[in-house]
Amino acid sequence: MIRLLIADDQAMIRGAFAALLALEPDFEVVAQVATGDQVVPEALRTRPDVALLDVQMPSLDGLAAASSLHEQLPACRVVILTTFGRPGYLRRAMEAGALGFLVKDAPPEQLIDAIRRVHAGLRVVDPNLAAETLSVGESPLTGRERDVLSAAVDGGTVAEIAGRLYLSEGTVRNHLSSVIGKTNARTRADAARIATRNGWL
Amino acid sequence: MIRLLIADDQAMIRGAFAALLALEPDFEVVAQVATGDQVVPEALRTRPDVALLDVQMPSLDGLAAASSLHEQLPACRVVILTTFGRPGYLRRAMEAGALGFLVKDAPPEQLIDAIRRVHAGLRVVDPNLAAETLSVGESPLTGRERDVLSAAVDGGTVAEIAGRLYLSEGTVRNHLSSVIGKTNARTRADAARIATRNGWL
DNA sequence: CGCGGCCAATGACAGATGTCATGCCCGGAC
DNA sequence: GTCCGGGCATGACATCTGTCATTGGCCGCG
Repeated sequence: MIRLLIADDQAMIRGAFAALLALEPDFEVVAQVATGDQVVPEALRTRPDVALLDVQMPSLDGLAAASSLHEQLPACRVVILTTFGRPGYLRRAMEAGALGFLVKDAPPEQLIDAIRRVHAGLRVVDPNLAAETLSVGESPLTGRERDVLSAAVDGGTVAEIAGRLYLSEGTVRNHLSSVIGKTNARTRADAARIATRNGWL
Repeated sequence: MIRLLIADDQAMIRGAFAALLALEPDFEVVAQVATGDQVVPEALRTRPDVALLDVQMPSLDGLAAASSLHEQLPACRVVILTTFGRPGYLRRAMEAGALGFLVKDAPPEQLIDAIRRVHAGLRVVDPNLAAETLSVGESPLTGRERDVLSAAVDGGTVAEIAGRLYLSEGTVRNHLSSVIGKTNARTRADAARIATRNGWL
C-alpha cells in the first residue's frame, strides 16, 4: 500500500486527483493540503510514502516545500506536478531532492506509473522537458538582476522599481539593460516574459 | 443518469475529473476531448446531457465552443470551468448560453452539485465572481484598441506592432495611450496586465 | 441632415527608457 | 598580494513612449 499526500491550491483539482488515485488498489490518499506551508506538518503527522506537490501554491511554493520536506522527512519521496513545464522549475525540483517531475498535460496513467516508480526509489522526469532544460541552461541572471526584473514584471516604471528596491534609477536601468541583453529580449516586458517562461524568476 | 462530456486540454486533469465524477452513481462520463473544436462533433455523437468545458483550450477556447454547442445542440447544458476567475469570462460565458460557471478552486462537491442543478435547468454561478463581474463592468476597449493591446502583450515595440497590424506608428501610440487611460494603467505593460486580469483580451 | 463614435494619420513635445563609458567598493580566486 | 566579477552609482546620449491637438473618412442614429 502506497500512502499519498496531495498538495494543490485548487480544491477541485486536489479532489479530482484524490479520486483518480484512490481508484488504484495499492494507493491510499492519507492527506490533502492546499498550501506549501502545510506540507511538512501534515507529512509528519500522516507519514506518507509519496508526496505530490504542485508548483504553484500560496505562501510557500511546491519547490520550497519539497526541499524542506526532503530535509525533515527523507523517507517521503517527492513528485512535483505542474501546469507549466518551465525548465527552471525542473532544475530547482531536482535540487530540492524531488524524484519525480511531471506536467499536468501528461496522461493520468503516467502519473500513476510515476508514483509507483518513485516509490521504488527511481527517478521519473518528463523527457521533453528534460531535453528543453538542458538546451535552455541555467539562469544567466545575477541575484540582483533577478530582483530588479521581478519588480518590473507588473509593469511599473523605473522610478517605482528604484524606490521599491532602494536603488538609484540609473542602477535599475543598468540592471534592466543587462537583463535585456542576456535574454535577447527587445524590451523589459519581453525580458520578463522570457525569464518567466524559462522559470528564472 | 446524467451523461457528461469533459473538455480540458490537460489530459491529467481531464482524467482526474472523469474519475471524480464517475464516483457519483447518477453520473456517466460519455466523452472526453482535449480541444475546443472537438466538442461539437463529439457531443453530436455521444449526446451528453451536460458538457464541462475548460476556458483555456487550444484551437477554440471553451467560451467559443460553448456558443456553437449551445447553437447546435441546445439540449446539452453547458458548465464552464476555469482556473482563472476573470470577470470577462463570466460575461462571455453567459452570452454563449452557458448555465454554469465555476472556478477550479471551489470544492469538488460544488462541481457535482452544480452539474445536478444545471442538468435540472438551473443557473449556477460562483457568487464572488458574479459580484466582481458587476463591479468591473464590461470592457471599455474598442475593437481596435483590443487588437493593438493584444499585439503588445508579448513585449514588442511600437514599430513591430504597427508592422504587424499595418498601421502607422502614431496610430498605434494613440491607441495604446487611449488604452492606458481607460485602464488607469501607468505603462502599456501594466495595461496589458490589467486587461488580461479582467478577461478583456 | 447633423452629431457623435470609431478609426487612421500627422506633427510636436516632454519625459521615460535603453545603452555606454567610467568609477568605486568589496569579496573570492589565483 | 593581484586580479576579476558582481553590485552600485553617475553622467551623457540617442531613441522610444505617452500625450495632445488636429484633421479626415466612415458609419449609424436621431
